[in-house]
Amino acid sequence: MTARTSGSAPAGPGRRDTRQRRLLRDQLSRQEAFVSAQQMYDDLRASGDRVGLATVYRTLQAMTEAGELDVLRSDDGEVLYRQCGPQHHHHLVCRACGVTVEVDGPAVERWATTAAAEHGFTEVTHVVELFGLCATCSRPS
Amino acid sequence: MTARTSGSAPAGPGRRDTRQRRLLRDQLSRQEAFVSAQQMYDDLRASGDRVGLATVYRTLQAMTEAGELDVLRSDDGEVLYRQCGPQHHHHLVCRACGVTVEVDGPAVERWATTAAAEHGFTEVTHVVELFGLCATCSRPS
DNA sequence: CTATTGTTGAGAACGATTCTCGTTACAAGG
DNA sequence: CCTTGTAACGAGAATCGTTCTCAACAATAG
Repeated sequence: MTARTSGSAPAGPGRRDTRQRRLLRDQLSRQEAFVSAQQMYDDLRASGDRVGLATVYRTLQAMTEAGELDVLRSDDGEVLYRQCGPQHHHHLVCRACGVTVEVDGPAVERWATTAAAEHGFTEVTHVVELFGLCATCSRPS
Repeated sequence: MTARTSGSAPAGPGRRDTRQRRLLRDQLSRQEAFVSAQQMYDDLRASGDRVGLATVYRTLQAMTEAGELDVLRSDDGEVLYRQCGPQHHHHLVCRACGVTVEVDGPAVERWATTAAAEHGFTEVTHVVELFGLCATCSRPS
């Protein structure tokens, strides 16, 4: 018998510091917009870094479960990820370039709770996202 | 040459009254909850009605474009449809049984418009959905 | 250094949705 | 009614994003 016997460090899954995870974390912290797993994969390959597609999916998923990323689903079904602040907030996303602004809306939170209660619903969560054209993309030519 | 010559009835695509379309329309009008194309397909087969899967997808899509259905995407990526009122509104959906209540929220609309404007965004649309447990599903045993 | 065990990655498997294309059947005209 | 043009169907193939499998690998404790 070795390790695992002396009950000191939990040492469970998801805590090893690997090259792949570093690459993904770095790239995410440089991103302004929401990006898909496929995009991250392509971008990494483009910059010469070799990471398996499965690893990209796995890592992104793990980070999401760990609360490090926010998730969004694009109209065509792709799952998009983005590194966000820890407090509860919503997103204002540019349809054209993807740039995202975090916005909060106390009014919305209150409305959601009230509306749900009025109909006898409990354990309510809400999805609120805004889409539009950012200042830059709004400008004509 | 026949038809199409005397410019009277537009008679374009999407207006033929077929058995399949009637079946789908009927089933949707009986539904309280959001349902997926696959579910509709299974339910139809279960009741002995034979309709192709592709037709279910096509019809549901067409009805959505015609503004007859509201669309929602489940957590696991399936697209869900539901016959809804024509005015703008949001949904309060039961996570357990799927029952849905239409709710409106003037406060939310205002907030969305304001928040977007503050950041210079234009042509803004929003997605606002509430999920929870309906009164029935909330009850213990 | 060595053993342990979380990680990785290539490719297969999946599941929802879309496409292809020969067949079917509305519905307007004769 | 019957003929026709063509919209609509439907079975199966093709896409596409995502997940699974499993043998090879590598971070890390002792």
